Amino acid sequence: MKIGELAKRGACSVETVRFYELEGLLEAPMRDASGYRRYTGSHLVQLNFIRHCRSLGMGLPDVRILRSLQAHPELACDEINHLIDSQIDRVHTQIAALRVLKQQLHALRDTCHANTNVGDCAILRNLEQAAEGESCSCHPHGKMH
Amino acid sequence: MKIGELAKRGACSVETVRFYELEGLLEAPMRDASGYRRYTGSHLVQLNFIRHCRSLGMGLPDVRILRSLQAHPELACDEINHLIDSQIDRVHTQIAALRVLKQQLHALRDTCHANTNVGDCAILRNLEQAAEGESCSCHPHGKMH
DNA sequence: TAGACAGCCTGTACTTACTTCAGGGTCAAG
DNA sequence: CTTGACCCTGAAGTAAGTACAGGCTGTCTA
Repeated sequence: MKIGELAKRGACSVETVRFYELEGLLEAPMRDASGYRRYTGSHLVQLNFIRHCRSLGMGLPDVRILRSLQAHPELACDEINHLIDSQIDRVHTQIAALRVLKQQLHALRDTCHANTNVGDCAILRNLEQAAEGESCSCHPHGKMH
Repeated sequence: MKIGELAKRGACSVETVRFYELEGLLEAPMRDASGYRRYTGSHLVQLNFIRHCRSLGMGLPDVRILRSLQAHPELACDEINHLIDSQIDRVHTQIAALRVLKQQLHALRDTCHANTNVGDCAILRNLEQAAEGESCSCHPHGKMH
């Protein structure tokens, strides 16, 4: 198949496929007489593997590691477990940070309901107050992170 | 004050301060005889405002908008409310996506507890199966996003 | 007075994971 | 024979900074 079909079947863009090839993540395919890339089923499996890992939030370096581990089935799988564990950690941390952020935004939003003008907007005043070192409703205990 | 002190008081790096100036977010300060930037209290307030908005997850374009609204207190504050609302929406969506992701990672992680070798690792087998179009424990209903 | 070291300057390149663009070739249908 | 869809390469852009490289300036100590 040509690159357009592979991309469609792998649910990504043509450019992404070429990018993975450039990065050495996807095996470079044969070319036909006019220089077009010609892919096989194996390439689709490789692409799906990459996209699946990406859909789990892994970065390309991690995908690269997994791909190279695939080639060495005799090694211990500690590294795989560790990789997934640290991915879980990252996601966990991100969720916690975003929850705090959401709370802060709500506190800020709740200061202004009426449609007045910018000069009276409590949101903007809040942000300005914080900038001058006073307290704000979004970071009530003075901690910004 | 010089850039080092401003950066410390604004809790960011010297490079970040110069970057904000380059981006037109922070007013360019006077220079002393040797070309060093000399900041005033007003610059610190500006920097704090930017950092505060950033700590609420806003992007620099949004900060730019708020900064320009500050200069026009007679305008309606609809735009400010809308800006905060869409920020809340973004955060909400991100949290939801990360929660799903975490679930998927746990499901995947739970398939392998023993320290065997890569060839037997259920995690890797799961990822490979998914790549071949079969079902996997992380995306049990066939939907990847 | 000389040297060391912290701090400042500009300008450029690097980061992630792609996306977009410019400029051009190939192929099938009408 | 031309139109349109698809393909090619290579370069540049994205967000929000970070990290040099190479060189000045200011102050402290010996």
